[in-house]
Amino acid sequence: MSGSRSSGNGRPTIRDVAREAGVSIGTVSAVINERGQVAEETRRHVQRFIAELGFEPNNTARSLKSRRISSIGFVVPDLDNPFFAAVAEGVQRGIGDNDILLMLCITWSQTEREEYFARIMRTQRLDGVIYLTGTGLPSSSLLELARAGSVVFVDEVLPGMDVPFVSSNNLAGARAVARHVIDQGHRRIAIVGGPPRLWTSEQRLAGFRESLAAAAIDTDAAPYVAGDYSERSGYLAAERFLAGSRKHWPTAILCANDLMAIGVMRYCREHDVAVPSELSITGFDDIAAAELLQPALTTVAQPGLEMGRAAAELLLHRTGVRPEPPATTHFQTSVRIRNSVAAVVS
Amino acid sequence: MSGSRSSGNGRPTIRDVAREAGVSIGTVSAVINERGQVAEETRRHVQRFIAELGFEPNNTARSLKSRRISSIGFVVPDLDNPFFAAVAEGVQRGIGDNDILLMLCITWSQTEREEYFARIMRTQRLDGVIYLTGTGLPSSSLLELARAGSVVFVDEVLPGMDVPFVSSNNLAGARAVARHVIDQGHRRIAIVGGPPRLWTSEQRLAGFRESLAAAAIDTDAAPYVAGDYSERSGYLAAERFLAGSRKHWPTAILCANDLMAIGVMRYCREHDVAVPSELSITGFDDIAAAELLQPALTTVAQPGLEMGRAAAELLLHRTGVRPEPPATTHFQTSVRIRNSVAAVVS
DNA sequence: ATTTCGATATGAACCGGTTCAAATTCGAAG
DNA sequence: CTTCGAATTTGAACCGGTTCATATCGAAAT
Repeated sequence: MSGSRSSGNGRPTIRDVAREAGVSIGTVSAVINERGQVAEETRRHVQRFIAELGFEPNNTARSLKSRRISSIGFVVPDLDNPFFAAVAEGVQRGIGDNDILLMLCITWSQTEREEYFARIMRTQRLDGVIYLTGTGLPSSSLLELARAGSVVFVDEVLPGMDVPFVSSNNLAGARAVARHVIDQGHRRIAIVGGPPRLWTSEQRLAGFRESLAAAAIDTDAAPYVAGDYSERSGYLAAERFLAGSRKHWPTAILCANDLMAIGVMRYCREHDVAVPSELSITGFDDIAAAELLQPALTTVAQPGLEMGRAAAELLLHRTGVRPEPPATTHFQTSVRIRNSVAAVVS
Repeated sequence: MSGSRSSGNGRPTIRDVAREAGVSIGTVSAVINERGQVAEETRRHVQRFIAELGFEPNNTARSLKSRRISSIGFVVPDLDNPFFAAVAEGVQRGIGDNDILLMLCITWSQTEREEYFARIMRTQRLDGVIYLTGTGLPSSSLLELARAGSVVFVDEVLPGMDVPFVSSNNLAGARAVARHVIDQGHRRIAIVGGPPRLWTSEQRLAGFRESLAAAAIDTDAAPYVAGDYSERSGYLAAERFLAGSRKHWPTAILCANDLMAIGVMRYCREHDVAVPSELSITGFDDIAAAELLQPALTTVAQPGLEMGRAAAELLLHRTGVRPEPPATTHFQTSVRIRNSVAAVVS
């Protein structure tokens, strides 16, 4: 019928529409972008042919000339950690319906994968990146990207670098949960920290120690092991703390995240250490499983979904897509008191 | 110095490299693609200038002309469900280092979001899609996409459509876990199914009922509620089953996934129903939390990571990137017997 | 009747690669 | 000293949009 297009093979192009409608390609372009001065009558006429031919603009061609924002990368260590998954969902929410693609980059905390993605992002001309700290510091390529353009960090602030970031109050949260444990009468308190040199690790560790110091507990004497935020590293830490004579054991272990706390609990279950009567445990993140555990884990909640959303909004703001910056980029944390901490009977 | 490029603004293009190196753009193109006949000496010469200028090909321009595969979509209801997160990780693994970006499409089980992504995928000319069944059937736009090209379904087979898919043996798994419950002496068994009309829901339900029928239990009399795979819907189902006189309660509830089983367990905890002594519960998926629960959840394991990987490999095979198809696309399930099912004392 | 001007419409040039027919180079054979 | 063919190299055309300087047109103003 009338809909026969010249290029017999592919989908119709803007030129096909122009020819069929008897107008110029410039006019068609103006119509599909709702820009420029197009007479109402012409617009309708062109739109009819767009619909008739089933024309849909090719975004690849489109973004070649006009560097409009169209996709952003989301770099994350893994999705097993429910907190990370929550941030991912938040980012997707924050993007909203801005026609922006979210590229998932799982690094498994390997530097070479981070470098790999950094390269891809450069060649694919992604318009921005949201970076979620893993167990190591961002790779040099990524930092270079950050310096050059639009990278928003979640839960990581780089010293001396003016890079936008979203975070929660790790320090206050850690301080509060440690105080809660101390208030229950604990004095021999061990700490399972996150990977060294990470901002979150340091903040949480500092928070724990501040409260310990405030209670006149010798922080240097407090047993400390650095984990890597994995369940397994929590298990290993427990193995270290709960060796030797029972009377020297800590009565409480503060963990820098929930996964490690779960690892500690698993060790206790396997070795008949009663939680919380013999050993109190706390976590950080408040993942869904924390509430499900027996005993339910006392932990610090941080709003992963909101943080992800804020990160996306911040990035969109900085790339000019969004007029206003997000209302908040620094979120409060709150202690969730459950049953994994018991009072010390002395 | 020698590295001054004409276009003062952006990054160097293939033409800049050609000019600086004193060769034609065709030669540069051949060098960066390691294709065609290029003399070894020329290659090295050009490569030196590529490095010197810091040239990196623009993939947008590249994919405009040569429709090479460069990104695939991953459509998933959400990432809160750890099974979905595992599949996502598997997909990323399966892609390997093929320079393919994974575009994340979280639909929150909303049809309009699925339609939205289908449109984006068409305009972005994605090279393929991996579709993870949510709580509803795939939208018409997506089916259209599937018919047209490269969509691989995970855990969903469409009746009458020749669409590639990856799945696990839901039927056998459901049958086996139901048999286990029956073997423990249960006769009054309730079922919390998944969303109706979904392949996984139907398979699991069929498996449960087959075992019930084999034990001469009237399947029609067995209480049944259709959930939507969410924790909340499990809770609601429990509310239904555990109303009325205690003596008519079921002694076991088979759930079509772990999240719903967790919902049932939460109801029990809140209403002082002892699990498993008063009520036995089973799930499906074997998410990490299943093992952590108290009592640990008896469930059916399916290899999410492997399934995701196979889906990616299947897609890559079908789009010609990968010479061989994956070894397996139909995975075995296995029952994980833990503590949430007790023997009936009669 | 001529000029002026805002509203529209036009289409060549460009974005940065890939392709491939045609030109060039070079060594061996005649 | 040609001739011939394989190996290289070249560069115009193209992919499908966006841009914007320029052309067109009708009505109002002079």
